[in-house]
Amino acid sequence: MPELPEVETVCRGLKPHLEGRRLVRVEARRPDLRVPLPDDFAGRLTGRRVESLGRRAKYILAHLDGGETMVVHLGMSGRMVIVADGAAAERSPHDHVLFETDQGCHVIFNDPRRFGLITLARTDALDRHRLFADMGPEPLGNAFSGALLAERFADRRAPIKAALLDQRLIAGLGNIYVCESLYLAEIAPTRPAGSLNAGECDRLARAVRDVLDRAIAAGGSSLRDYVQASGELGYFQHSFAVYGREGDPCPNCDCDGGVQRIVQSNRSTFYCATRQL
DNA sequence: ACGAGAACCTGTTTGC
DNA sequence: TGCAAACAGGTTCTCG
Repeated sequence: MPELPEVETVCRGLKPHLEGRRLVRVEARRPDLRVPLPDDFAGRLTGRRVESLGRRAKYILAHLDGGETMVVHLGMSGRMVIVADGAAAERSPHDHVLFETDQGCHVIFNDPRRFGLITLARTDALDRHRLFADMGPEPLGNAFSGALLAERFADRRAPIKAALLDQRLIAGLGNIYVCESLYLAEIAPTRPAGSLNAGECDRLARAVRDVLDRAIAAGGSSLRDYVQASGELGYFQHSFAVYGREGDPCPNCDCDGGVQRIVQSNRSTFYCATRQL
């Protein structure tokens, strides 16, 4: 389920186990992820120290000593599993990469669909890496605003739903939070992106920030319990206003239609046709 | 350049 | 109940 808030939550959960720790063992069990693991992946990582963990859009960044950064994307189904006592843990067939730290903690990258990726990049050239070079601004960054959205959406005829999913325009939003943001901003997902006026762009920017902030807060509050319970990071309980709620009453108006589901660029969109114009 | 659609892969849910 | 189809939170490629 990883969109920006989930990746942020995973990052925060990983920090206490990885930051400042040295990787004493790295095992690449299945290198054929969406982007194959780099040559000699395990060899290049073994013995390296994790200086700090960060996030860019939906990517986890582990900055290592020696000037390289490990870049992790969870795809659709990726998780990070933390196992304090690694020796006793069962291994799943989808455990593709395992990291063991100098404190004996195992961090396991598990991804059934293998849409995720792990790669290595020069830290001082991350911005120019092909994964990040064309990436838009962070929706939680200082530069994000209605004016920025207006500029990015100008002359775009694609539906606003599709524009918000385009990582080159804004980086980090996925299907769920785009639906939720448009609902909160009361903007129809079918509107051409370029048709939004300044007021609507302001409303949308505020809605995006609000939805993401609240999701991160929900993830953070569930993190403590969840890690202790199962070691899995990346999934947490969170309720949505419209996402996955086709046929339910709209939470904010008593319209006849309730929450509707349509398909835009092959993906489900949930919205209220009465409230969102 | 832009936008729509398919493809990638596997697991789970839905519908007949 | 059983099986096939539809569907899933992402990205990237092709085609018009």
